[in-house]
Amino acid sequence: MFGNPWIHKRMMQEGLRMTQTRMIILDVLSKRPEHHFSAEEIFIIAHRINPTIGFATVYRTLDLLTRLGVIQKFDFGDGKARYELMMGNKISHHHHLVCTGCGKIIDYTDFTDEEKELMERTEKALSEKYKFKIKNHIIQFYGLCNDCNVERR
Amino acid sequence: MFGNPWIHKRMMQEGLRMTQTRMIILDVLSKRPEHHFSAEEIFIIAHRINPTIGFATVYRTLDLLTRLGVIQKFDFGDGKARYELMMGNKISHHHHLVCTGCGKIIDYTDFTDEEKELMERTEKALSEKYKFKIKNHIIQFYGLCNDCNVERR
DNA sequence: GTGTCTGCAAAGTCTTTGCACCATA
DNA sequence: TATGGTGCAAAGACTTTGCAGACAC
Repeated sequence: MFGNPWIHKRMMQEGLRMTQTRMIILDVLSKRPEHHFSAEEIFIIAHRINPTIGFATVYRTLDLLTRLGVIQKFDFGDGKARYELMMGNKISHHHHLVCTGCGKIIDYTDFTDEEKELMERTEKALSEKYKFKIKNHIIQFYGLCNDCNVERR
Repeated sequence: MFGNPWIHKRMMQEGLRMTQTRMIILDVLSKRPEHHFSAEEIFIIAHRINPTIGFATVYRTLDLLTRLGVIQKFDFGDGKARYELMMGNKISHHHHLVCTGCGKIIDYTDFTDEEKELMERTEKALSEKYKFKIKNHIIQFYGLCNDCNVERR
């Protein structure tokens, strides 16, 4: 079971409670930190662990965890949101290649040093110029994977 | 009226037709190239120009133009898609600061030279490494704008 | 003239909300 | 035990689809 003390503490500070359901959902996410879970996938797995868990709670929990910065929400253009744990993840800072043909998503961590340096400078300057408190950023490349590029009509 | 010959030609090549409705929608988008139109906003304006235009056609047209690469579709996390013309736009290559408090979106074009250089190298290397044909990329920063940061509860 | 496009309405998909009951701190 | 959390079902928001008639090439 997922028992990260940092998250628990974080919730207490906010007057929130660490419930069974929330632990199960965190557990599901932490078992495959590299996966891009849809709400439905999380629901299915969590529901297998505890069949009383409902869809609404999954959405409410994902929303809460996103607000707390524990997970990050993504949109890859297929109409449903995706979620990834932000910690306990070996490839924590990474970005995505999204195939617009089949929806395949590839994580990449290449060039993160240069990117990190550029992004830090950019964040700092944008924060000052636009009086904006930046929390995080996403970079996504869209295109066609090898399979879809070959069988292109 | 929007009469870009490049787009017209592009459609002909694909066996598509440049209809009144499509021209009106392109016209709406080209009048405010810096705006992040929702489908509803486009529908309302287009409908004012020609009240026979329906919502379904707006969605179908936006989908078509996105596939052709004439417009780009964005998701800023508020549950509805946004669209921007990719050409005839003075600030064509730009990225977004998204306020997670109020949904405000700021375009920025700063650091595009360094970013462009890094992105080009990254695209090239990723294409080779992952056998991926990259079409475009997005960078989005999420955070709080000045107003939302001040009145933070 | 023929194959594409359109409007309308209906259906589909993902997500949120209301409310009574339950459980954590 | 006081507040926050949960499950269920229903509603809500955005987007897609089927079909008959209309239109561009």
